[in-house]
Amino acid sequence: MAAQRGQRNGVGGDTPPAPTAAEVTTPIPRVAEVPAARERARAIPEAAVARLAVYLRVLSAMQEQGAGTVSSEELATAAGVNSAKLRKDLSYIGSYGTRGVGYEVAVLIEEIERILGLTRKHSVAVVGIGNLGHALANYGGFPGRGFPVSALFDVDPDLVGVPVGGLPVDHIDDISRVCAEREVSIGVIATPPPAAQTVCDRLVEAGVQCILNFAPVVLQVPDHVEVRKVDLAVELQVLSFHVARRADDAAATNGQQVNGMVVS
Amino acid sequence: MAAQRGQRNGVGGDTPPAPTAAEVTTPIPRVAEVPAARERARAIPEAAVARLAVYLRVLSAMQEQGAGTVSSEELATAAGVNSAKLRKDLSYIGSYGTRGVGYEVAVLIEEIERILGLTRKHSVAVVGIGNLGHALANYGGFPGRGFPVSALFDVDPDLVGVPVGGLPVDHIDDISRVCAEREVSIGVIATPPPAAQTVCDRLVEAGVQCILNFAPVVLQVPDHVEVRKVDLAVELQVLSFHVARRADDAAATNGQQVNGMVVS
DNA sequence: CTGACTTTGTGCACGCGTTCACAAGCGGTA
DNA sequence: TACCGCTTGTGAACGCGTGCACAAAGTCAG
Ligand SMILES: NC(=O)c1ccc[n+]([C@@H]2O[C@H](COP(=O)([O-])OP(=O)(O)OC[C@H]3O[C@@H](n4cnc5c(N)ncnc54)[C@H](O)[C@@H]3O)[C@@H](O)[C@H]2O)c1
Ligand SMILES: NC(=O)c1ccc[n+]([C@@H]2O[C@H](COP(=O)([O-])OP(=O)(O)OC[C@H]3O[C@@H](n4cnc5c(N)ncnc54)[C@H](O)[C@@H]3O)[C@@H](O)[C@H]2O)c1
Repeated sequence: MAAQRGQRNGVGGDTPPAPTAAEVTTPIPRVAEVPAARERARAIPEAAVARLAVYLRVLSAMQEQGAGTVSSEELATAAGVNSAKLRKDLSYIGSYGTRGVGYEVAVLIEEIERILGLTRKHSVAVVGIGNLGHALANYGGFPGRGFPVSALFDVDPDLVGVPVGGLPVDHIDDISRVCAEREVSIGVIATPPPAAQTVCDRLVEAGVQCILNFAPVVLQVPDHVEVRKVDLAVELQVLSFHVARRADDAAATNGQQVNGMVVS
Repeated sequence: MAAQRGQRNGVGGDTPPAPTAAEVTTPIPRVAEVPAARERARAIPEAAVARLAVYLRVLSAMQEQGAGTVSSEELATAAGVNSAKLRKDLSYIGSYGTRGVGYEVAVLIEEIERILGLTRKHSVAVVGIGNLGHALANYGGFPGRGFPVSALFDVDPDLVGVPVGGLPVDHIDDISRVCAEREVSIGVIATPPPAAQTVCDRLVEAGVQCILNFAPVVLQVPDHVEVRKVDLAVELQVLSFHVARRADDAAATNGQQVNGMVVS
């Protein structure tokens, strides 16, 4: 169990569980370890980064509608957050607003794109061209946003060579070569759960440092690889929890319950 | 703009931004408003709920492999969290472990399922049977986990009546009737962005109280409706941010940078 | 029955993220 | 130029979630 770590995704923060190896160097309470250099704007909370992406989308929509400036209040409402949080989020990337006026839409778009690293294109590889893989490959929303899908992989010989969304499927065994050739920086795993870890290892071996995982599996990756997961079953179960909570609440306020079980 | 609220999803907590109407009742600092009754086990953090769903999946896998008991350490490792967090999470739902031994897998599964409301089936309706809708409808993982997909809707007349994943597509105009008949409790939105809000409103009108949204749009819903969103573009952009951060770090430690721009 | 060992459950402290509240700053107006 | 109103940017407080560390509680060997 050399390098194992929880995925960064989902709700709530996920601070590094502990030093991966060399448990405790000295029993001194950890002070500021970073040498204060290279400490730039690195302190953006992950939650804020995710919201910046949302702001960016809203701003793009506003720009298409011809808006020149926005106030934090407007933008916040459109993005579904309160204005204080929005301003704090924007303050992480700098001061690009004009007091008494608001923000220039174009400027804000540019700065957020810069922070998110969207000035560079990020080639995406999809592994596992089944139900979900097909949907992803056919989806037009990624290339348009700077994430061209430039490689597809599957193990099924019937699929290899077949074009999906205009791009022919490569065999999984060629993953290293193809990823290198096409400078893939993000790998998307859409294989069945049992294959996910193997595919992940291959992606890492191929030099891919960012992975988006759709398989309901906890992936083990080295520290330098970033994993985010999308787990639809978890999403549904969280919703289910809220249904149950609601039902309980209703029962409790009506006094209609026996030993914790709702009586209909 | 009567009832508008941010989506509950993604990273970080999202406490109710403010009383929806009737801004301040009294200028007294809010004390414990809940009458202390119906205060049961309601205090489970959303982040913990999401993790419970993960534990449940891991436990199911363990049970299939014939495991009878697990320690918090084992389960935590398998789920990608540290054991303290896991025990804390489990403590929210009660004390079902045996000190010195661990947890009975079967008991834990049962209790988590009870808390998540999985003892009841939750019928799911998918709206928008395009690329993504097809994948969702064909996916076998939901029915097996207590989430039968029991209704499909689209506006395209060519699709209506066509069976997808063994279930014929209904017209969106029949949504209220069909949802009522089949007791749909969760709606999944997989339409193009412009249609999402309308579809959402129709789902709410049809009595659906939980919505999973794939369209990159901030939905406006009444307070009693729970929305979670899955935004793949945001996921990719967060990954992109980490790529950029990494590149910056590398450049900074090498001293290879000019005015904030990396020189290759 | 006793004692040693194992693992749970949790009180507490810390840190991060959210929210509040207001000074600072800018444009418009007289 | 001086004033006024509006909006940004942020210091500080608050609250929540995480992680630590240990007492409580159980098992098992002898
Ligand atoms: N389809 C959905 O809507 C949906 C929803 C939630 C989660 N998921 C998850 O997404 C993943 C994919 O789902 P799906 O419905 O597309 O499954 P699928 O069975 O339709 O497709 C899986 C594809 O992966 C390929 N594959 C298998 N092993 C491989 C390997 N080692 N290397 C490369 N390719 C390999 C298969 O040939 C197949 O084409 C699963 O883990 C599933 O649990 C899917
Ligand atoms: N396909 C993907 O991989 C992917 C990835 C990320 C996000 N998304 C998002 O998911 C959504 C669906 O994507 P897609 O690729 O499946 O799109 P799609 O165009 O393939 O399918 C959309 C479907 O919705 C139907 N529709 C349109 N208006 C409707 C209405 N008012 N009521 C009911 N149905 C209606 C259309 O007839 C079509 O069948 C989009 O919002 C997209 O941004 C998709």
